Amino acid sequence: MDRRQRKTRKAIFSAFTQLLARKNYNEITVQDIVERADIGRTTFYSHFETKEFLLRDLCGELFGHIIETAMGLPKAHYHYVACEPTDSVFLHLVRHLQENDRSILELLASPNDQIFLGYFKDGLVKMITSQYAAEGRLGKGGLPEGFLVNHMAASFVETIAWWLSRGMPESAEVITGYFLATVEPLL
Amino acid sequence: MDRRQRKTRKAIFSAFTQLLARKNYNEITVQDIVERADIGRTTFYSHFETKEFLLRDLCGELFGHIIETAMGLPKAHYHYVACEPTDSVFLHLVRHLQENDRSILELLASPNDQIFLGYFKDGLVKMITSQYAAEGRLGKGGLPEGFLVNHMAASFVETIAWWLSRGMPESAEVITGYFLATVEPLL
DNA sequence: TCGCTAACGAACAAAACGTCCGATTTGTAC
DNA sequence: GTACAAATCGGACGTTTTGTTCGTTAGCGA
Repeated sequence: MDRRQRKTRKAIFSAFTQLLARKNYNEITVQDIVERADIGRTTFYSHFETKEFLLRDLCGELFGHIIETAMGLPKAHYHYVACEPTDSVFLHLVRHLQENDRSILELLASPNDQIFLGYFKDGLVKMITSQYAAEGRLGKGGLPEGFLVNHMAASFVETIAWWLSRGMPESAEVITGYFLATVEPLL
Repeated sequence: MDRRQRKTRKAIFSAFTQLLARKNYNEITVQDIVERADIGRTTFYSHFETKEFLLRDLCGELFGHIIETAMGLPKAHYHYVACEPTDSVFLHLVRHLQENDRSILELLASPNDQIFLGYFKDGLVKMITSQYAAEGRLGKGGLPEGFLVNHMAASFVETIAWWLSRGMPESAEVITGYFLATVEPLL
């Protein structure tokens, strides 16, 4: 990809992220984006068909990265889900958010949190399906596997959202412990 | 309220609901609404300041009704959350959705499901807070009360969403049982 | 019946959309 | 370094939506 394209794309993502952090998605116009990104209107449309495509691509990059990182962890981190949060892949995810991806945290706590929590959950469903379900570790409680996978992903996302909504007073270990406490009895 | 006002308001809600059932909220214009409702453009704006206010009012009526019905149930239905779904207030909610509020189900399974699931969850948080937390029944698992309330509401909403997404193959009793299984160990 | 007011519809300016094109700048390959 | 390719720019465009104004018509309720 051309350096000019990379630069423009980055400027658009940056501007869009800044706007999303404090304004409703619906109220953000292409005008706002190109002004803040300081690019020509035509240029925007040569990169993204619509605002929706921009959102899709942005989320793909943000969550694609974090989920792939998690899925690339050694298998050991996936084994003992429960009891001690230490080394759980979910603790890694929380730490990753806290340390590396502050922009994701901003978005997950923004007026547009629903959108991003949804994307986050979708990524988690993929991760959980491939890492847990494949090992046959689910379904011990008489609940269907699909239900459990969905429940785990949703519960993690909700835990993060609850944590963020109050300003993250708990440590990563504690909040991971809360989450694990909700799913451990089901596995 | 004037009969004319009631009629107009009803027509707007009806048109909006129909549109929401098959089109993204963002893509629905005031133009679409007034055309389908067959009312004058001016009339719409005399009833609702913006599309957002219309959404707020609609959700208030839909979920206000269902939540208030649930909160008006005899206290007995709130006591034994777990084990047998029979007579649980959550089973009542599921049945209510299934039998009386098909339009809510349509919206909860529409392209705009996130919006309505969010409103639904907010209502549930209120209900759970007033009915359970007041009795001091929460927090047995060492988890904070606020966390548990949020988790219960979110888990119920996610269960309903999962159920709807596959066409509601399970009975109301079974799906309520799934939900109760996720929260029972925490109480 | 009569007064009040909701609904109508035409028209309006302002803003955003998405697209065109010609000119200019900037990467990249040679 | 040069030359070609392509990305960006910026102005302009027709269209659509928005939210408002105003005079008229129609219907409700006392």
